[in-house]
Amino acid sequence: MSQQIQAVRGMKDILPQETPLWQRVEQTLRDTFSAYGYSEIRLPLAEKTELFQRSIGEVTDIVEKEMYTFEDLNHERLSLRPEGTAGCVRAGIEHGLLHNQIQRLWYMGAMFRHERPQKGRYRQFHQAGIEAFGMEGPDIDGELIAMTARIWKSLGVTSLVLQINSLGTLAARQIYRGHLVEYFNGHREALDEDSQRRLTTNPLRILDSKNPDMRELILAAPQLSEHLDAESLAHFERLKTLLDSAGVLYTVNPRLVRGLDYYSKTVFEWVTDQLGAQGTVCAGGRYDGLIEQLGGKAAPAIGFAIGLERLLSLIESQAGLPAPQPPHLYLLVAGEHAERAGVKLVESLRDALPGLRLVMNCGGGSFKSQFKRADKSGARVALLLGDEELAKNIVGVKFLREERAQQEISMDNLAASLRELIL
RNA sequence: GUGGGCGUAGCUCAGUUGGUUAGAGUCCCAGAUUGUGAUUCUGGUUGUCGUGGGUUCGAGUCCCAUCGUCCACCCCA
Repeated sequence: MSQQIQAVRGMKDILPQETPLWQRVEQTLRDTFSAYGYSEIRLPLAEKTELFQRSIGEVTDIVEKEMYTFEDLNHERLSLRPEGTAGCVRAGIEHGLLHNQIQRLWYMGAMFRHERPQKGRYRQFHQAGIEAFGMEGPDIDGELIAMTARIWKSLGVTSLVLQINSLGTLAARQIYRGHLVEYFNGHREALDEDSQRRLTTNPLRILDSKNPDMRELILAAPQLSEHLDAESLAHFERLKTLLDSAGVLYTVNPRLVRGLDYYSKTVFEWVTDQLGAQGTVCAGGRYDGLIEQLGGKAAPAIGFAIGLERLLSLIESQAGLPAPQPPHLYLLVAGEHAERAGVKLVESLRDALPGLRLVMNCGGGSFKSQFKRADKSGARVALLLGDEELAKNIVGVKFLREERAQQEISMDNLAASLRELIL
């Protein structure tokens, strides 16, 4: 065993038992995105490292220590994408999709972060995301949030709650950040080790500390909401009105801070208490400055990403795995003649009955062992083809899941009979 | 990067204060039933006890190291 090559730490295989749920969730997402008028964009898994440094932020953990970065053979620094927004904006600028235009895009796929794996967190994980460009009002913010709410509804997910906040414009946040640093610097001795480090990296994060010893200090700290610019305040108020109209429940969490540098104004998270420490299933926000920062013509933008492993895990804990789709039919063949006739038969059945799930026994075996495989396959009906059936030009039909007499059906109208029987 | 729990058959797990040849269930194969599954009965296959070292007459069991895994911190979807 020790000699066996194992999967890379934190990179999971998605096994046949789990893929039906993945397919269902992916289909629901595609359908919902499409219903709101969003188009799919497919992006490379790797980008130039600089793209992530310039968008996500130089001093974030993601860029500092979590990226899979390597040097290409021509000495270019590349990174596997740790999130989807940067690549999407890069592609949008590169192909002129964002120049004076409204654009509604979605993507889905694998992301990579070199973190220590734990529940709901993996080194290769999957996100489905939306990016909406060219719309500055809160109406598009509301649309995105309503769309996420609809996705939970379609999937039967009930244990998610919505938290929203406004970070204000970048300028307003810089000013607030100054006040906050000044305040915490005045109480440096009361800060724990993590928060002393955050003071220089991301002081807003201190507000979200889980350390109960710092609770009072945090409660007395300057509030972001008191330092918001008038424009952001109005934007936030209108968003709340829109959410009320759409019937989406929310709580305002003034300590909700997104980790990535590019966010401004609206931020939101859908969280659950059912997944241990990694409770954020979906998170997003507005990033009005990013396009210009990456060299495009300035344009407003907002997006979100859903962590698929977390969403799947939530659905699984609530509803379990969906039933797999077993074959309708399993064909048993005994003898060389029957094998040849069987191949001909299954191909004609596939022609006549599109959508038919039919497994033909391969690998020989006695009727007994073939029946065992038929049963294990989950098929509702076993078809028998042996020398006796060939001689009479019929196929034996045995029901594996119900009390029902075995039948003999003529080869000539087998397709028509099976259509009635099982489809 | 830091801390804690756990590594025994393909899977789920038991294994006594250290004591002979490491077990159960399940799965798989064969037979009971010469062309009939699932149920029942009988028989059979399956192991570097994660890996390396140490203590001991003797280690799955104790010690050290290491790797893997899970959970938590940090951070994030």
